[in-house]
Amino acid sequence: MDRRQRKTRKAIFEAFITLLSKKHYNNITVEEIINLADVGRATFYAHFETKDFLLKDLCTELFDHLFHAESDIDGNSANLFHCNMKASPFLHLFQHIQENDNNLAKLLLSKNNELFLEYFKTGVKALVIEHLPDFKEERPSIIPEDFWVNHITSTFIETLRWWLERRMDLSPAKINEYFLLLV
Amino acid sequence: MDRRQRKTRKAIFEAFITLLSKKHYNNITVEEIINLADVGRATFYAHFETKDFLLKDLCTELFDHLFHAESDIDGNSANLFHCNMKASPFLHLFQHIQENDNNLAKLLLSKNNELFLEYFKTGVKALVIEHLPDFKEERPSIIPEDFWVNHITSTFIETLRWWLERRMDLSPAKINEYFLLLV
DNA sequence: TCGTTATCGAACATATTATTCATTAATATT
DNA sequence: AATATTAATGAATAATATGTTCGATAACGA
Repeated sequence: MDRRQRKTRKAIFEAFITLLSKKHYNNITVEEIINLADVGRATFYAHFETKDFLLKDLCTELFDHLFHAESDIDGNSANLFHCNMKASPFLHLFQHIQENDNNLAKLLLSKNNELFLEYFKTGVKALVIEHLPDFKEERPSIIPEDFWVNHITSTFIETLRWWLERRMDLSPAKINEYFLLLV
Repeated sequence: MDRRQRKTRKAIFEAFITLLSKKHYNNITVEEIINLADVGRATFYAHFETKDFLLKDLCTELFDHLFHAESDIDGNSANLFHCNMKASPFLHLFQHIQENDNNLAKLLLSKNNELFLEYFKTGVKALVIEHLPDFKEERPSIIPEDFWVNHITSTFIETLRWWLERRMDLSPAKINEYFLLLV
């Protein structure tokens, strides 16, 4: 990809994130975005069909990075699904968000959090399904499996949200403990 | 209130609900609403300042009705907070939604469900706090109280959502049992 | 019946979105 | 370093949506 494209794309994303952390998605105009990003109107529309597509692309970028992040330590293409910490992929998520992902934390805390939690949920759900055997002892036998998956997923999301609202004042280990206690 | 006002207000709400069950809030125009409701543009703005206020008023109407509903049987002003079924206000909610509230079920199932779940959550949370002592045995002692309240509330919401997605094919008693099993 | 009030409808101002195109500048390739 | 390619610019423009105004008309309550 052309460096100019990378630059404008990045500038637009950053402007968009800044605005999203301050005001509601519906009240953000393309005018504001291009002013803050300092790019021409035509340039914006060369990159993104509409504001909705911009949001979609931003989500893809954020969550691809989160769920398919390369390991920082070694060169292995280890992601959250196949990381060393088999037993606690959720702890890994808490840690990652606290340490590396200011943007994600900011957006998940903003007025627009529903927008991102929806996308986020898809990734978490896959993670839950992957690690379902770990929870089999806690699962009451009458409960249908998809209901159970949904419960664990949304309990994780709500735990994360609560943690973020408290400015992450508990350690990732502690909040992960709380989460595991609930399910 | 003037009968004409009641009529247009109702017409607008109904048109709005119909549109909300078909497409996303952001993509609904005032033009569409007034065409479907068959009222003049000026009339719409005489009733609602903006589309956002229309949404807010609709939510108030829906949830006031749900959480402060008069008892159908006798003349007492019993609502969900002070109903006979002290032990199972959540069962009452499941029943009410299945039997009386097609609109609410429709909206909580639509693409716009986040919009309504947010409002809904406020009411459910109050209900949870009211009945917190009922859950005190299940609560792990380390867990902070507000975290616990949030957990029960969102577990209820997610249970309801899952039930609605399954077209409410389980009885209110059964789904209430599932819910109680989770917390 | 009569005074009041809501609705109508069409026009209007404003704001926002999305497109177009000729010009300029940055980039990759050789 | 020269060249062909591609992206960004900015200003103009069409299209769409929002919100307001006002005189005329019809429905309402008392």
